[in-house]
Amino acid sequence: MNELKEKFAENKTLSRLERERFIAMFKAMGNPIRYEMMEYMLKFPGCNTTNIVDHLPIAQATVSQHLKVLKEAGLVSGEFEGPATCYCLIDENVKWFKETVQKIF
Amino acid sequence: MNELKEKFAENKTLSRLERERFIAMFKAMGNPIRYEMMEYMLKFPGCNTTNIVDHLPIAQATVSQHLKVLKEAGLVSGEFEGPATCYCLIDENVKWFKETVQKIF
DNA sequence: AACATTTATCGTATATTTACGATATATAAG
DNA sequence: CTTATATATCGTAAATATACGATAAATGTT
Repeated sequence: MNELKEKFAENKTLSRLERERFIAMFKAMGNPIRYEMMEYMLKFPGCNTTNIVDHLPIAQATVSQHLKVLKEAGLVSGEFEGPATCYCLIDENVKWFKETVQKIF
Repeated sequence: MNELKEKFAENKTLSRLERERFIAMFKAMGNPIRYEMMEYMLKFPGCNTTNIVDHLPIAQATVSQHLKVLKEAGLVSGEFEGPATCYCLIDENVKWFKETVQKIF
């Protein structure tokens, strides 16, 4: 591996957009309800909103709002599956987050 | 290896307090100013409040408030060093956070 | 002891987040 | 086409976070 490639490999800096996304991910997961949602989706990939609502002590409207935050942070995807919306972690982005945590700190 | 031992070995569960601290760390780092502070302390371990104030576009009172959040999350320590307070990341806890991120997701 | 420097805390204004019920939207079933 | 089910969005109230200036507290210096 040449020097440039090495430097690239150990690159500890993020672009402005990457940095913003990274911080948004921290913020999204820094709420107990949303953290619980992440755990739930990890455990039950493809669960729908009703499943999540049933699992949490808050109203459906609030769940939907929290899901939006997780989606906007790029952590979660929601896809129409029949009448319901099926939610999953976006593995690629969770992986990026994990790698970036290791890289930065 | 029986099921219980397996579960223990790959232990993915946190105690209530660990979980709360984990979420508090996410929340603490999920703010652009505090994220910047973390980066700064990583780069300049042992910097004092004045250094941090000079580096940021916000008032000293606000910096102090943000430092308190980082301290309460267990990410940062402040120790009297002569007339100033010297701030550092708490390496042990940052390490725990990194390990826990890998473990949980 | 008086003063200067550094940091924390108080009081407060404003912004953002969180939560809810009501309602809109979108799809599936009858 | 109407109805039932699932989800998102709107409006809004309450809680929390963010920011500041003023001031207190703590330490080093003269």
